[in-house]
Order: sequence, then structure tokens, then C-alpha cells
Amino acid sequence: MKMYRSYKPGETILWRGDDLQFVASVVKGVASLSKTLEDGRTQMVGLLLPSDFIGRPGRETVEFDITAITDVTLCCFRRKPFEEMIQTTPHIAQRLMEIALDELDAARDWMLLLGRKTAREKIATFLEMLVRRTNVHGIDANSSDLTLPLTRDEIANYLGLTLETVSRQLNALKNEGMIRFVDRRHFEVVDLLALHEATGDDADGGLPV
Amino acid sequence: MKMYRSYKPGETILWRGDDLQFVASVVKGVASLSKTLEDGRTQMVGLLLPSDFIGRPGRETVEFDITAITDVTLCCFRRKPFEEMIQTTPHIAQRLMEIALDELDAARDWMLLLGRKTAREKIATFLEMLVRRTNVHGIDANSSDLTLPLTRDEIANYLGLTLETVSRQLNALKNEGMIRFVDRRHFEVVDLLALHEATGDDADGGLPV
DNA sequence: CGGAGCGTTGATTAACTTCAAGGGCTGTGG
DNA sequence: CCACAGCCCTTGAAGTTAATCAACGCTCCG
Repeated sequence: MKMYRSYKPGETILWRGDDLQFVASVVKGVASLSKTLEDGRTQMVGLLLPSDFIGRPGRETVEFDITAITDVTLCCFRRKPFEEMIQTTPHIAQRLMEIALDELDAARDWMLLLGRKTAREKIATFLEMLVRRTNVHGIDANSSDLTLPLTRDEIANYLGLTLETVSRQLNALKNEGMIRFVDRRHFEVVDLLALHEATGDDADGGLPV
Repeated sequence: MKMYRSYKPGETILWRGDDLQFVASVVKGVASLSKTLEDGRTQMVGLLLPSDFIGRPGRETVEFDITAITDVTLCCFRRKPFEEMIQTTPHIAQRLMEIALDELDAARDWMLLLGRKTAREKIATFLEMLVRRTNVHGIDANSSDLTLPLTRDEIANYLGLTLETVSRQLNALKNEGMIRFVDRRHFEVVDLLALHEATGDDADGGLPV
């Protein structure tokens, strides 16, 4: 009924259109959901971190590619028995609805980012999201020594930018003293308030997950 | 239990953060879901057409503004009794899940559009969506005499563009013979294939709703 | 006739992409 | 231990797209 699967960085977990034989939960690692245009331009439409869920009740296929970014371990269940379980336990159905609505809110916040934010605001929003999600997952609680789980190129695909623009804007925020880099993949937030002001969001929130 | 409400164009149906006292279904007209940055830039994150649903099981507030674009009539139910009804009739809960997942797919297609498509591709995608949605709603079946439910400015907010760019690209597609304008709010599609090719999507779909 | 709302068009500018080159790790093999 | 290749990142310069700024046209309506 329950089994674990592992994937190497860059390995595709599911292709768009694939049959969903399994539903799964991310145990370890980071994976991306992405969509691609005919000529190869791609846009990440979601990021899976540990505890996130793959699969959608009543759907047999996925509408995007799912790719391992780091080493990923999934905890998988066969779809059919899982869906029967949903029928009998309304508590789980409710939880899945909750997940879908959270993803929907996150997607809509990201639409605002993609459609209206400047490169600088996009980067600031992304970093702020990392602070928040890292803390939620309890890996670290003090905004210092955060990990960038993505390369510059992957960040660009997430934010609708090019990798050069990502590099330039990250360094701009660094030069302004908002963040500091430990190495290329590790940073700390020096001035969280200034970072938030650079996101363009209002003071009280509306923060994407 | 059930009642109708009407709104004039431009009237706000719900503000972001408002209590959801009601859930509702759109009977007539067009409404927008939109988000706004601190300095006033706005991005439409969804479009409500007849038969679309407002309200989310388990959520007490809305995360975006809902505004009437045309004259709108809603069919409203008190939220509390409606949620009790969900508990007892799993069929409805299932339908709501279906709706949420459809919206999620649409939101992700729109992320690809906002993040990676050119102005021309955005406009072509928008027009193609109008063809498809108009046909689905059975108002018209032959791709001619379609209605633009939005002003240039509103289209711009939907596509993450400015109104000038919308105007220029619409006229560009007209001059290339893909579409023809009856008047400012009515057009017909002359060459649906060419229009599709201008969207940048692959041949087989992945079309936003 | 005058004004408001919406749309078009042109000129200029700004932001981001594209193109190009080089730098700095890291792992591997001689 | 060093040389070298590959990968990722940075930086600079040029090019492009769409935004901005500005003016004008059309239509409806009082």
C-alpha cells in the first residue's frame, strides 16, 4: 500500500499527461511543477517542499511536468485505494480541499508577481517566501543561514526572468545590505523589513506560500 | 435560504478580507477577481462568467477583490447552511473539489502566460479563450460575432499589459487578417488556426479555461 | 456645444533580454 | 599536487519589447 521512491536531481518524476498511478507526499527534497511553450520557454508553476502533496482527487493525469531539483524521496500510495479511502473518511477529503485552496491562493499571488512586479520585487518576494517557508518547516528559525534550493536558472524559471537578471538583482539586494551571501547557495537576511518593503506588497500580508 | 442580488458595472461585490457571509453562483454578467499592489498596480487573477461559483468551503474571507464588470446577477446562499449541506451530501463536496481543481489548472496556465508569453501571444491566447468559453456557454457556436466583455484597460489588467499595448496588438492581429472588428466590443475570428499558432501553445492544448 | 469615457496612434524611455566573455568552484585524472 | 573540464555564476555591452508620456479621434449624452 505504501512505498518510498527516490529521484536524482534533474530526474523527471512525472511528465505532463502521464497517468497518475500514485498519489504521493514529499518526504525529502525539492521538486518543481513546470509548464513549457512550444518553442521551449518554460515557467515553473509551483514548488514542492517536504510535506507537500502530489495528486488530485478525481484526476487521472497531471497537467505539468514534475521534476526533482535536489535528491527527492516520495512516499507513494496507489491511487485507487487512496481514492476509496477518501470516500469513507470525509476528514481526508476536507484536508485535500484545504490543500487545493491553499495552492490556488498561492497561484494567484504568483500571478500578481508574474504580471505586475519588477525584477527587483520578484526577487525580494522570492527571498521573503524562502524565509517564511523555511521557518514553517522548522529547519531554522532565525532568518540567518537560509538555503537557496534552486540555481539562478531555476529561480529565473520560477519568477519569469532570465538567469542574468536574477544574478544582477540578487547582487543588487546584497549591495544594498538587505542580505548577505555565505556562499552561492546560502544567505542570511540582514534587514527583513527592508526586504519586505522591496517586495511591493502591502504591510499586512497577502504573502504567497 | 436562496436570494438574488444585482450589481452595477464597476461596483465591488466583495473586498479582499471581507467576511464571506454568502456563497453564490453567477447567473448573469461578468465579474473579475483582482489583486492590487501597495502602489496601485493591479492584476486580474480570474474572470467569473455565468455558472461560475463564489465561495470556498472552510474559508471565511476572500483573498482578492471581486468587482462587477457588466451588470451582474448573483444567486446567493447563506454560508453556514450551505456548509452544513456539504457535510451531509458528499456529492456537492466532490463537485466543489472539481471546481477548485479547474480553477487551479486555469491559474497555472495563466502563470505561463504572464511569465513567459509576449504581448502578441497573450492577446491571441485571450481571444482564443473567449472563443472557447463563449462556445461552451452556448451563446454562440460559430466563432463569429463574439463579444469582448472587457474594456482595453480591463484586458490589460488581465494579461499583465498596458492598455496601449492591448490596443496595438489587437489591431496588429486585425491587420494580419486573423480577426475582424464589427465594432469596438464585437469581433469575429477569421482564421482560427492562425490565431492558435499566435498563442505560442502547442497544437494539442493545455488551454486555460 | 461641451464633456466624459474609451480607444487609437506616435515618440520617447526604461527595463529586461540577449549576446558575449570571463571568473571561480569542484571533481577527476595524470 | 597540479592541470583541466564542466558547471554555475557574474559582469559588460548591445538590442528589443513593452511601458510611459502625450496628443488626438470617436461616440454617446446632457
